[in-house]
Amino acid sequence: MPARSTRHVTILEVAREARASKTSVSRYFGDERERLSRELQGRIASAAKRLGYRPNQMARSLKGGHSRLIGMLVADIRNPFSVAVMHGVEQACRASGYSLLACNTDNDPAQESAHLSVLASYRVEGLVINATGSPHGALQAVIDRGTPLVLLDREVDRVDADVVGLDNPRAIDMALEHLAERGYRELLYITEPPEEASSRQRRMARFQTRLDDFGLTGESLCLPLTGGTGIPHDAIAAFLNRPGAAPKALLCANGKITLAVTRTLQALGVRLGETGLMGIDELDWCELVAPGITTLAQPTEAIGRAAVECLMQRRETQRHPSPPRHIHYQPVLIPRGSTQR
Amino acid sequence: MPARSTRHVTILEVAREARASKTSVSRYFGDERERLSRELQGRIASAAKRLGYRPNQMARSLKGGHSRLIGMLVADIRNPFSVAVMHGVEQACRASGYSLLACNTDNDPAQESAHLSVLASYRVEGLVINATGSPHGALQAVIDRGTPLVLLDREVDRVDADVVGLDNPRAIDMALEHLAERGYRELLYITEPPEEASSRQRRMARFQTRLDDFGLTGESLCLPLTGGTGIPHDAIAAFLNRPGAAPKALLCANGKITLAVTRTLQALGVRLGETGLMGIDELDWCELVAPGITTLAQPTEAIGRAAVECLMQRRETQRHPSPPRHIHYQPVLIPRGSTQR
DNA sequence: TTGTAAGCGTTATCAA
DNA sequence: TTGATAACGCTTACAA
Repeated sequence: MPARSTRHVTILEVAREARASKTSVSRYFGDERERLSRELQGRIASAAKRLGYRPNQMARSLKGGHSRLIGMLVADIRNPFSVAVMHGVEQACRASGYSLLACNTDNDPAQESAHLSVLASYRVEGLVINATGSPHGALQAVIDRGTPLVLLDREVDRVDADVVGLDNPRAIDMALEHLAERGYRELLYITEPPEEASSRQRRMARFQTRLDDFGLTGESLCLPLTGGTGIPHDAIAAFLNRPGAAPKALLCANGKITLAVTRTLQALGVRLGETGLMGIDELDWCELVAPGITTLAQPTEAIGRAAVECLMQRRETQRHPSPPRHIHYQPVLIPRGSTQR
Repeated sequence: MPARSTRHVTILEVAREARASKTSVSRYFGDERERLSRELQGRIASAAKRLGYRPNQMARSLKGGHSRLIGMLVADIRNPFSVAVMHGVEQACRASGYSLLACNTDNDPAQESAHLSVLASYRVEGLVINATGSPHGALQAVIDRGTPLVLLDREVDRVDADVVGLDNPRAIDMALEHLAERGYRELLYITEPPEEASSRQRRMARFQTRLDDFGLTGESLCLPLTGGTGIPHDAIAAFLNRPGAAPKALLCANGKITLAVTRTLQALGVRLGETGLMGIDELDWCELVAPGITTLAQPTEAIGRAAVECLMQRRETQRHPSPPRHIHYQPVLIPRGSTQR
C-alpha cells in the first residue's frame, strides 16, 4: 500500500526516501539505470514503489521536449474503417512508447483547426491525419514547425507530407475486372462528394477512365450523405429501370455508401446478384445481407501501422529531410453473392 | 505569415514583441483579460498572432496542476457501441474545454493497468472507464489519489465511483415482454462470459429471475467470442431442434453476440421471425438483414455525455465528496421482422 | 558512481 | 493596471 494516498508523489520525495539525489532517481526512471550502483538502484526502486511514484510526463515534456504523444485526427469516428485504422495506429504508437491523442473532427474543417491547435499545445511529436477536405494552411504550418505528419487516405493540396492509404486506381481496376468477368455491363458508380477527399477523386476518375478497357459503360452518382436527409432513391431507380437487357451493377465508393445503397435497394425490392452490388470497404454485415455483398477490403491495421512507421522514421532522420513518401496498399477482393448472376 | 517557422514560440518572445511582461501575456491567455488595458490587450493580441503563439499546455499543467485532459479506457474500440459512447464523451469534453486521451484495452487487464498508469503520468483530471473484468486495485488507487472517475456500463467490485450505463433489468424486462407478447415461449439467452462485466451479470440474472412472470421458459448459453474460434453452432442447433411446438426465440446480450448468432442462424438456414431473434444494442445493419432484427437501442451519446457531467460535477465539489451516483438509461425498443411470427 | 545547480514555459504571489 | 520573481517536477551539463 502506498503510504500517502492523496496528491502525486514527486521525484524529490522519492529521492529523500531513498537517501539519494533527484538526479539519481531521474536516471533510474530515464534510460540510465546502468550508471547507478546495484545498491542505489535497489534503494530507489523500493522507495518509489513504497510511495507509488510515477514520473510526471508534463514536467518531463517541458524539460526535454519529449511529450511522448502522437496526435491523430479522424474525419469520422463512427466509420468502422476509420476506427480500424485508428486501432492499428494506437497499437503501433504504444509499441514505440507513445500515447495517442485521437480527435474526431466529424468532417468539420472548423473542428479540424481547433483540434490541430489543441494538439500543438500539447506538443505532440507527430500527427496522423485523416483530413477533411478544406486545404487550409494549418497543416503546412504544422510541418514547417517541424512536427512530422502523415496523411491518411486523403492527400491535401500543397501539403507535402507522407501519405498512406489504399491503392485507389488498383482498387477500381479490380472492381471493374470482377464486375466485367461476372457479366455485368452497365455500371453506376456511387460516391460521396469527391471535392472533400482526394481518394474519392482518384477512385471516380479511374472509374471513368477505365470503363472502356473492360468493355463497360457507366456513369457516376454523387450522394451527399451528411444531412439526415434520405438517399435519392429516384436516381438509383432511374438507372435500374432504364430499358435494355445489359446486366446492371452498382459500385459503392466506400462503406457508408454501401450501407445507404443497400438500404435503398431493399426499399426498391431489388434482388441482389441479378442486379450487381459491390463496395469498397469490408464491413461486419456484408456477409449477412443475403446473398452476401462483394467487397474490396482495405488492410486497415497495416495502414495504421505504416502511418506510425513513417512518423518514427521522420523523427529519427529529422536532420536530413527526405522527399514525401506515398505508400499504397492493395485491397483484397472478397467475392460474394451480390455479384453472382 | 508567422515570422519564424521552426520551433515553438514562448510567452517570453511574445512579451518582448509586445513590449509587455510575461505576466501580462499570461493574463491575456488566462481568463484575466479584463485586468489589462485595452491598449495592452491589443499589443499582445497582435504580437501573439504575428508570432503564431500557442500556450504550452505542458508548462501550464506543470505550474497550475490543470492538464485539461480527460482519460478514457475503452474495453473494445472495434465495438460500435463503445465508439458511439466515446463520441458522446469526446463532444462533452470539448464543450467543457477538455481534450480526451482515449485508450483501447482490447479487454486485456494488463493493457488496462498500463494505460491507467500512462494516463496518471499525464495527470488527467478525470477518468471515464469501461473496465475489463479484473477487479485490480489500480482503480481505487486512482480515486484515492483524488482523480474523479466514472465507470461506464460495467461496475467494478469494491470501487466506489459513479456509474453510468443502461438500466439492465428494465432492458431485459422489455425484451421478455416483447417476446412474450409476440407469442414466443421458449427462450435461449446468449451472452459473453458474465464474469467479465457486471452488466452481463445483471442482464443474465434478470433473465433467469423474470422468465416465470412472463409465462416463459428459458436457459442461458455463454459464448466466449474472444479467440478467433468459431461459434458453437451445435449448442444453438440443439436448442432449435428440441422437440415441442412452443415457438422459440433467441435473445442476444449485446451487439457482438447478435452478430455471431445471426451468422450462425444463416449457416443453419433458420428463418427469422418463425424463430425469434432479438438483441441488445442497435447496429447499422440490423434493419438490413431480412426481415430486420429487433433490437433494444442504448442511448449511447447520452450515456457518454452523462459520464462527463459526473466528472465535472465531482471536480467542482471536490471538497465535499458525495456518495457515488448511479445513472441508468432506458433502452428504446426497435421492433422488426425477426420477432414477427 | 553520485550530486549540484540551472533551466524548460508557465502561473501565482507579491510589490509598485 | 502592470511587472519582478519564485515556484511547478523534471532533465542535463558540469563537478566531485
